[in-house]
Amino acid sequence: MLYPHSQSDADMDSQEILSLCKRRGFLWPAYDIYGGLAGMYDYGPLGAALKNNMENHWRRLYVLGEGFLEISCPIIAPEPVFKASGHLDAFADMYVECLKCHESYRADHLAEGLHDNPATLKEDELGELLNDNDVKCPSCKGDLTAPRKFNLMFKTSVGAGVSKPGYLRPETAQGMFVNFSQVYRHAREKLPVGAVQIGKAFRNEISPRQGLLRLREFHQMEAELFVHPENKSWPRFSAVKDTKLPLVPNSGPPRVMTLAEAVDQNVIVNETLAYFIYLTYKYACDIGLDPSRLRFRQHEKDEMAHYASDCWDMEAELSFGWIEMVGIADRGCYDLQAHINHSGSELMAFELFDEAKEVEEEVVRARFDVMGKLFKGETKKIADALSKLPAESVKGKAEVSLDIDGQTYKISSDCFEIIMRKEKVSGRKLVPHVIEPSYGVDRMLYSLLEHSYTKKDDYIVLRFNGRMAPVKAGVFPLMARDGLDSIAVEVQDSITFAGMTAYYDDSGSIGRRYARMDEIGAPCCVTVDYETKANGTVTIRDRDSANQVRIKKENVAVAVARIVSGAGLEALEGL
RNA sequence: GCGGCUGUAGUCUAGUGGUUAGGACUGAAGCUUCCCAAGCUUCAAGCCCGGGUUCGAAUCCCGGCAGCCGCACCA
Repeated sequence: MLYPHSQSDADMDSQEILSLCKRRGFLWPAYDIYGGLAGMYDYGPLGAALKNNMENHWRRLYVLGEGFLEISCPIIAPEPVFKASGHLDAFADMYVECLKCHESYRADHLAEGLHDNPATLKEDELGELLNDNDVKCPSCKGDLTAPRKFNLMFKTSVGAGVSKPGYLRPETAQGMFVNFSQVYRHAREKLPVGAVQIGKAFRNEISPRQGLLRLREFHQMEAELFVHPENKSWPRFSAVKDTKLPLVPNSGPPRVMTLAEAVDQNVIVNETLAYFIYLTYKYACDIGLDPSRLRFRQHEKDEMAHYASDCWDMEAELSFGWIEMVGIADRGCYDLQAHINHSGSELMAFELFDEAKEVEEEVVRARFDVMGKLFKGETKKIADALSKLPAESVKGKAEVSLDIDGQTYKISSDCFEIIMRKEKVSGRKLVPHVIEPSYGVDRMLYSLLEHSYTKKDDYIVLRFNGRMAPVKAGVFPLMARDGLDSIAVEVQDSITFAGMTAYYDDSGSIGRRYARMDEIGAPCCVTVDYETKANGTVTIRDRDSANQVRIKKENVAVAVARIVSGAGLEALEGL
């Protein structure tokens, strides 16, 4: 057990957590004074700090640990990007709804057989088509609404006057795909190379629900690992291969198995994917999610995008059920190839062969000296076309005819020759495959709140681990007088100067102050009392046990640092 | 987007047409040498928004917004 948690109360209510979040400054409904806006939340001071801690730990694993390159791309992208990625078409589905039974249908599906390609029609054309053919609700024969377009991307326009259509990105991934060549070059042209991006993404959800679980504006941490298509091994895999994970494969029963078994038995398609499933599990445990409430579920065959060869979701068990936190997919070459096709840029890696190969090839070579006189200004274009012909197709012919731009040219054999060309081929270009771990920050943050939430007799404690806790220590003078307060301020400074957040509180009773810190998950509290004046020691209290030990006030920052890194009070002995 | 339920201080809640919307917790100031939401005093803070009905609306009606649940959607 990496991080033991007390089991959540059966009656735990997500409402209660959201209420705590609002009270204590983790989350606020956005634009509340104007009536709010569905699918949007503000992070308050503690929520923002918690989110930073989560993101920074992710950086630690991906950027420091695995050497991924962090980049930061614009949120707005021009239309061609999403034309290429497929989002524009995938998001432009049209729906009709039955006025009687309220069932809704893809309008183009209902129009199948009535038109060659209904997906290409506009709303009104499709509406007319359905109307003219008297199409009714397939389940109850009721009348249908006019087709509606559901575009889950937020559209905007870039520039004044003749503006270009732009969209708010529905994922951070595209920025990394379109920058493949820069990233690859930065990594000095070696595979594998990974890019990461942490930032906002936007989806105009039809009906956002369940607090942070379906937002219209949300945060992602995405990694795109570009790998050799034929080599999806991962050097560090051997170090983690015996890790056991709870897997729910798309065939066969759910089971706990080691990564090595999963790869050997082809449950997980390759080592690299398996490694990032491991890394995701490690991340989740590190930040303090309850391992007994995590699982990896493989996408069903029909759930997976057609180009993906394997895809696993990490799901966390919440009061809402099992909810997707992270998707880890082998996306093949789909994304890069799509951008190659649409942009014309070669988003490719170059693989150097072990030995350069000599390739001999018969090619057609134009004789400019002869052709120039005959074709004058058109020589270049005819010669280009000629040299593209396979040598076999012109061999032994007295005359070749070429169609260029709708014009036919007769070219006699003295205009060209067939030569043997020797070429040294030192490698080949290839389109890398992409392994994509994609994390939903807001969802994980909410899960962390639920998994950290404990309540006993209406006393709430958020059991954040030290690394995630937005406030690391409370600092209290037992009484706000007799000089205890100024000593406490010094103690607070010693903690904050060491780079950790400390919250000073001298109001009300000491118990209330402990309770306040427990409720925001501060791992420890330091109290300055009358004994401090006598012998220079303070008490330090552990949140989860409420036990305390005395340490010298000079050692408080060291003690807090140890507790933040996961140590218990026993580790403070001698301080 | 559809249907059902709901909306009173930061939180939880009382208030079914009639004085100044009541309470608890939280919060702030203070008292009490006070180590686990103790006690006491004082203070601050609210009817989601708009329209209608009515002499009078937190309360009834309509619309919007927001939340919950179900359906649909979630590349």
